[in-house]
Amino acid sequence: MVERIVEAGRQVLVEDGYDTFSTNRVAAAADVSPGSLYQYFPDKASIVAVVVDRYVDETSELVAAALSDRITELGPAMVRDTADALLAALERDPALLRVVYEELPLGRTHARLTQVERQVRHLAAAYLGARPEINHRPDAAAAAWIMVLAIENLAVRWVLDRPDLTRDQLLDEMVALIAGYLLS
Amino acid sequence: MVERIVEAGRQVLVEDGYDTFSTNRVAAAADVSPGSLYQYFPDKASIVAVVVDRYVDETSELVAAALSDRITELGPAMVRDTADALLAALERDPALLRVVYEELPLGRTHARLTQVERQVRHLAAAYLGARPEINHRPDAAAAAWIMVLAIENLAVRWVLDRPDLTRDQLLDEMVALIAGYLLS
DNA sequence: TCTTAACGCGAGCCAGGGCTCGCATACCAT
DNA sequence: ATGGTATGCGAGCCCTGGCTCGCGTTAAGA
Repeated sequence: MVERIVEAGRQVLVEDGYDTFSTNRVAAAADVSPGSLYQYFPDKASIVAVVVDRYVDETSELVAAALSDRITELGPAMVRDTADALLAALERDPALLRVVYEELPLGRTHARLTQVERQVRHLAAAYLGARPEINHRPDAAAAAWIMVLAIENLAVRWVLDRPDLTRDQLLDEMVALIAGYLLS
Repeated sequence: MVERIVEAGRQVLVEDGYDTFSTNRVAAAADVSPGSLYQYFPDKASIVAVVVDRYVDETSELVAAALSDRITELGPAMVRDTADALLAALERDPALLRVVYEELPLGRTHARLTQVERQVRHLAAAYLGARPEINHRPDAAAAAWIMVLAIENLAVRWVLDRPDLTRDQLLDEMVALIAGYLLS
């Protein structure tokens, strides 16, 4: 039941955006009565929260898995593989990505995203700090901040805006960006 | 009168965010009756639109002015000065920046931003195309896309998230990022 | 001073939508 | 079979908020 509601929530979000996301619509999409929603969720916001949390968890787990597989690789290969995994994770559901990234009211959502970003940043900083041969930047924490933010944003924008760039081209540019930066 | 309403709109947006932005609140803040709003604006959305358009225009004009002053400079100095101008423009009103960037419903707003971004990208592509000595990337359009998006996002995130980085450090990192990228 | 029209006012209309509450139904234990 | 409980239902309550409409007021022109 919870399952049906969450899935319906995701569907309404994806198909019509957040501005038309109403409890009645979710109930209808789940083929459930409005009253039943409130047996499992305290309010509308918490339905959205569960949808978003699931999405963020799935996505970050995919990337984390790829990253821990490639953690021994060096520099360019590692950047490329990680970026590739990130792109793949984002490409799973571009419509939901758009809603999460561009339409949702902040509050919990933003906090959740920020938290994931911080974890990734710490990982990256540790990685950079341990490998002076590929990282010539003086401040590993700062470099990690720059790197993670740049890659994340480029990946998201590429998926959402579909600019005139092939996937491989994008990965090449990302690798060049990071490699050039770390060595300068 | 229009002036008072727009200013009140900006104020409500900045002080309480978009979720509590109601026509009644705007009217109260402008010390004006709700009815009077509709003598000058067709609906609520158009009030927001004017506030946003003004902000985007002001900001992009500041950056454009700085850019046209420095257009003869090469590589690092140019990146640094432009990024500096962008930061200064964004720092004028961080609260409004947050609302525009994170809370507003899409539609017109996003279209307006995308349009400005495209212009900047074309400028940057022309600049890069004309200067092969500082740009070793094969595809100038792609390089411009990467560059503009990365710098813009880093600047916005720095202003909004106030990470543990001084302003000068940020500028140094940005210059290193772009210079390293273009030469690799 | 008188007329007129634009300007502004604000109580209130009305639609939309979050949420509730009393009832029905299905399932289980006795 | 029968009583009891948990699960789901859905009409509708009610509040919020965008927007309107008819009235007062003010100021310009005759």
